[in-house]
Amino acid sequence: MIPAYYTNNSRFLIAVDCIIFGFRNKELHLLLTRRPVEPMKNEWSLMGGFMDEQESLNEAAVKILYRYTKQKNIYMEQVGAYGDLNRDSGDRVVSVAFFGLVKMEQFDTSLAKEYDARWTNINELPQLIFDHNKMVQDALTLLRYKVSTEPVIFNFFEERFTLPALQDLYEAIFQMPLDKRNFRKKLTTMNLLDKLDVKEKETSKRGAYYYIFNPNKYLSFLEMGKRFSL
Amino acid sequence: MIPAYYTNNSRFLIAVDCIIFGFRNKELHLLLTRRPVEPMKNEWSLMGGFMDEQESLNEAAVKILYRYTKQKNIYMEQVGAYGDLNRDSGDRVVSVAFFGLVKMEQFDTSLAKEYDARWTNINELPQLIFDHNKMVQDALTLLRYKVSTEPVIFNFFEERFTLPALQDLYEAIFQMPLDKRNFRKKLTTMNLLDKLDVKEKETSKRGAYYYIFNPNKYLSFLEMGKRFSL
DNA sequence: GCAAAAGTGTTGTACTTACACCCATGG
DNA sequence: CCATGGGTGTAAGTACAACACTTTTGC
Repeated sequence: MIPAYYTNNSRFLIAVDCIIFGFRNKELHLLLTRRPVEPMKNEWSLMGGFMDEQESLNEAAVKILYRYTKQKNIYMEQVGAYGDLNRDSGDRVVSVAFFGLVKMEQFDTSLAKEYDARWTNINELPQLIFDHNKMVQDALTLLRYKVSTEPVIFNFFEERFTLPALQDLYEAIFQMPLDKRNFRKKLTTMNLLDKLDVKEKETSKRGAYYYIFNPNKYLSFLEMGKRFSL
Repeated sequence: MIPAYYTNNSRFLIAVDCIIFGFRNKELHLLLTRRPVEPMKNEWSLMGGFMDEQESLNEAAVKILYRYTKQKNIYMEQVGAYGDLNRDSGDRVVSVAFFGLVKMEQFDTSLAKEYDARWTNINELPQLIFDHNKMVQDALTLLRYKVSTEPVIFNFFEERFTLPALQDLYEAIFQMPLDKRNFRKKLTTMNLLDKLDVKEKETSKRGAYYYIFNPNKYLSFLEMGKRFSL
């Protein structure tokens, strides 16, 4: 029995659109698709879908992320709600954007065919449908804030990573070169990583040591009243 | 003619809830009301309302802000969308929270009666309905970020303000004491304010000079590649 | 042996923090 | 004349930015 207060009001379609970031080949990438339906059929679009009655907003985002990446436990953040009147030319739809950071190394390429999903270099973004370019811009702004204040960058990697790769990733996110020694100094000063005695040997002859993020070190780091900063 | 793609999906009530900040008497305040309807009737609540079909999300927020403050051109920012399944015990409602900064000096007290609206000291917040306390927390986090990176703090004042009042406001927002000389040094270094030769004489015998924010100075400040920081 | 990427410290500069006294005025 | 809040500068410490050479190894 729903109170009358509620029943007199309009109801809306709610969509979730996901800005799916991945890192490969020293470049930041975005998972895009060709829109399968009218209007704007075959135009470039973010990965999205409608929210269902029996799921929360976050669950809807998890659903979309899983559908198009087949990855679970994807790190995600809400970017915001987009509610202009004619933002979707098909019908009135309010969309909530989320970004997700996926491990591109383990990306299932069969998805590319099933959903026409393609990784696009962030520097070569095409025009997207509706207000999706704005969503990407806002997501990027939020991502920059997040990776510089919290240790979320490591979600781009399956488990281990090299310092040159990490620096390349920061440079790709901020679109600016960083000083190698200063970058490494910050990392070693915070003391959040464990160095493995294994090297990655694909990208260089000498090879770069692998590191992993140590959550316990981060906890004691926080308990000392410090805060992450890169 | 709406494509079938859209018509097969669920539709939802969308609410807008506003965290309305004001500053008075060296303390940050929030405009709250007693909920006029069931469920949770008479419990403390943010100012909110439903979005209508013919308005955008932002327009709905402007509407709510105007309804409860009778102020136009209120500075506002979207805090985020809240979509847990049972967040509203009356019906499934997705709510989008906005914060607004209002000029408490010119607040129309007749509104207090019409809507049972009351200013509450942020340090004496009662328990609010649903997830409104979480919204307030998120709004405060965003407000702190905004006032330290953009010159939005001035929206708390009608036009002019004194430096002691500005410092009190920062201290209220961040809940920490600031050094007077360092605070003023930062402000004078950025050179964004014009000093009036009028003093505010209510709070002290000597009186404190009024200042106003100069948008033109801010523009050239930005053009020099600098960015606001407090 | 050489090209290509990995790894490593120091120094100057700019920013941040800490701190104490005089001033103006209303009562 | 005194209590109250307004206004001002300097010095030490810390964080940030700039910078160049050696190491490893596959080819």
